Amino acid sequence: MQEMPKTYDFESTEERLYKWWWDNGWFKPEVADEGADPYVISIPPPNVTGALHQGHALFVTLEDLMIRHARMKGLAALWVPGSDHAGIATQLQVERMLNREGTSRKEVGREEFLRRTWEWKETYGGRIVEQLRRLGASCDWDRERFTLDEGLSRAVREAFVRWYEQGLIYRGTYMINWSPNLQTAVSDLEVDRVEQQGHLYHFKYPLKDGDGFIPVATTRPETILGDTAVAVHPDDDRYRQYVGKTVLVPILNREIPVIADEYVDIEFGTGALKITPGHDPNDYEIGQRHDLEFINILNKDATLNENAGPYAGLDRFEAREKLWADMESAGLVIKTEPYTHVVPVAQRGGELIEPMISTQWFADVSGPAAMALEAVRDGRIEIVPERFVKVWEHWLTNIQPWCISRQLWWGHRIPAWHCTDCGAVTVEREDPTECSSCGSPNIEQDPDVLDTWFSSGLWPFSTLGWPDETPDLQRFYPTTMMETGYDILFFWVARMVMMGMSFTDDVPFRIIYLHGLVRDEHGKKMSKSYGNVIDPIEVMDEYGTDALRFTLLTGSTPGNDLNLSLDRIASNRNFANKIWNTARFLVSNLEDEYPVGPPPVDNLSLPDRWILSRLHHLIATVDRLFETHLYGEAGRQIYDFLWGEYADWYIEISKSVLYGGDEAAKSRTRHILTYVLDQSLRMLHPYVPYVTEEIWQHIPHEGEALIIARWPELDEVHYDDEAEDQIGLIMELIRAIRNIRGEYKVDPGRRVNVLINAGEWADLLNAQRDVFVRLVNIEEKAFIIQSDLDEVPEQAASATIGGVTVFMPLAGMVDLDAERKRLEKELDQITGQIKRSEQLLSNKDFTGKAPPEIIQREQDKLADLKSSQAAIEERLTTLS
RNA sequence: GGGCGGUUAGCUCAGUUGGAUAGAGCACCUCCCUUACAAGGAGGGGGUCACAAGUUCGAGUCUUGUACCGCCCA
Repeated sequence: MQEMPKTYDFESTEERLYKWWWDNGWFKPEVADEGADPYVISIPPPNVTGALHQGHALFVTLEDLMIRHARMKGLAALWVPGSDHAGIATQLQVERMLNREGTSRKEVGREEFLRRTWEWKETYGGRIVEQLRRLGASCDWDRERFTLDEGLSRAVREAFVRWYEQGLIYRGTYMINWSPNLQTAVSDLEVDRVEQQGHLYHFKYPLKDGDGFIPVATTRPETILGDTAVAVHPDDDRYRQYVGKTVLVPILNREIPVIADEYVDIEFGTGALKITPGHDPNDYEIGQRHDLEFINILNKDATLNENAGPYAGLDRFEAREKLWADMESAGLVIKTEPYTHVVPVAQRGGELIEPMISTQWFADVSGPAAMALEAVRDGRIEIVPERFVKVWEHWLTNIQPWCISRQLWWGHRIPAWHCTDCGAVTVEREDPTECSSCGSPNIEQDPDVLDTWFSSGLWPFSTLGWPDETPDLQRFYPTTMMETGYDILFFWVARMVMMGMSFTDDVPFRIIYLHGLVRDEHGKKMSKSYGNVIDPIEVMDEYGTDALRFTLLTGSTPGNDLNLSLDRIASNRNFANKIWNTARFLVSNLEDEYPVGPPPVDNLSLPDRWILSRLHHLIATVDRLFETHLYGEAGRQIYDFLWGEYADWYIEISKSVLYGGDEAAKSRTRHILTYVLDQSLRMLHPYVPYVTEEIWQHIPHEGEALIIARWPELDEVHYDDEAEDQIGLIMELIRAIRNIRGEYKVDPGRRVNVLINAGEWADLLNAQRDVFVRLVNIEEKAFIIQSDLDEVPEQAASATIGGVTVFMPLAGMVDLDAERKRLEKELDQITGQIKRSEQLLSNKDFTGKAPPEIIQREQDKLADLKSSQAAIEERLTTLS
């Protein structure tokens, strides 16, 4: 056996093991038996421009856990990796680079820009993928994909053409969200609503005839220039007389009608509403209802256009001020008041979004949405945790057309060609050379690209080869598990289901597992400006990958946010070291033996039976928790078992055997020590792959590597309630003795005399004398265990556990008064418990309705308490 | 306005189908460098499970309501 260093050194381990695993092909589904059922995850593709953050770390770790578990279960585990071209994010990065070079996107032109972007992607795109590897991600890198690679681009083209042919994709002029800075449309989902301090501007809408006016309030005065009506509530007596009259747009003096619409809130502002159908979604609808004129007053960069008359060319905010000043001069201003209102901002960058009417490509996804709803309703797709089903239902039943075109260059170009002669649109799978309508060769491809989510919506099947019926698609589709954050349930998950149902006639995955957000230790969102970011790379440098992984995996429950703290990571690093040292202990005590295979069954000692029973209960628990996706709880259970039972008790107990002279017992103990550690490492491997594999290679094992070892199998033959009860008693007695030693400040090195009045347990305890001697440092010669002690020492401290009384003679150290008080206090407590227990058991409702095992348990407990009571009373008598 | 989540020890969080005296890590107190591990060991203190009512033999767990915090949707 190779010597193991005193401390686990993750730095010299992680990279070496990762390479070894990959070089041996163990990340590939082909390591499973040929007929094995597949277990497939497609990775949520990180932005190719991205750098690893805790959100990535969390999903990678969770998915790796699932994949490693499936692999050890013998399934054909496939984890398809890849990255996303991230249209806006990437384009912005490259534009910034060009700006630094003193040029710009527009200056270099589309072709050169794309060349530079690809170049940029080749240089920096590998970074995030490298960082995923560092986390231990056991992806099949031979199957890695990129949303803009050739195959996936073909999938996008196919999907677009199919939906176009089905009439689901169309081009139209509607109100959309415009990002003036990016100069592109964005979808509803990419817009957030935030509260902003602003003003409510009250002003006069002058009537065309006479010198009357209607008072109106607005938060965006510049939009006055695009007003095409003033609306009042039909029941509003103040304004009813004006309905049908004409008013004049301030400064422009354009004539517009006064209309009545129930949308108007009588209570709000002045009760009269200016209507700007070109720049407000609500007004847009009113405009449609009343057949109003739609005036666009904005250019693409959010300066005002020629429709704004004298304000043309001004930025919207400058225009706001200038117009208001002009209106003031014209006597049209009533007042302004501070006002908090909600404004639309870009999710990316936070700039103000302008609602605008624009010609864009849309997808009518109401049909696919219905299919997605049905798939969850009928159980073909399960959502974990279940509560997100409600969110799913709500969003999909209120689905809006999806604006899929973006005025960007980096992305999948829309496969539509416009005919400059007849104006018809040609959409085909192969690039056309002529108009499909009039045959003219004068066609130009649409300049727009598709929303990045359009391509990621195809991800689970496009990565497997779709639209071709590849062997991978046949074998691995539908995939098994879609694990991702709840924050992209609509953006991504819903779209994958809609597109999957639509294009593959099947669900893209069986289970949707949603995790929460990673926050700092006090629940604050991590942000650079706040300075509370915990960089996963730095954490891995300092504490090791396993420490980070275990913290992320055990730190939360499905769908809930996770507060990450360095303290926790440090303590999990300690856990890795702890297991390492249990293995060191084992290895250093093996001598020349190399015990492998199933545990011995004959001549097992009580501690052997106990640890085997505990182990198999653990296996059952972990299996149950995995089935219900409670991975964190399963990890905590394994942790508790390894540290709290195997290390703290079984190893300590085993020392009295290993350091003794019974060769058969030593051999048997070595085997059990090895077996239990081996089985535990298997269960722990998906959580902390590096340290477990490294340890496994040091301890006796069968098979080449832990990563491909089989998951433990439950064998209930090892269940042993008797052993668990008896060891439980012994543990309590040992704790009690340690407690006394501590309270009386007995020097830890001093061997104490102990007498035990053991009642029916005398034989049991006598058989475990060595355990007591070792664990509480007892003077062997003066260690007396009898069913009924001949002589009870007076100058002694005592403790009672379930009728067994331990005496520790401490001549000159025991304060008998204090000892009496201690015992009386304990007696009080026990008497109270007895009373409660007796009450419960005399309750006919309880005995009549509670399940028998619960009643039995209560009876046992009462019997225990009563014998304790008797023992303490007896002791008190001797003391008085 | 609608929906969802949270409220358990000083801090951060677990707690399965309702069932024994509600657990962990960190922090705190006492002791110990004992030949696996001081990144450790032993012992200890600390909780009215937000509040109220209900269901039940039995509620941290189920139901209803209230309060506060957070998120999503409109």
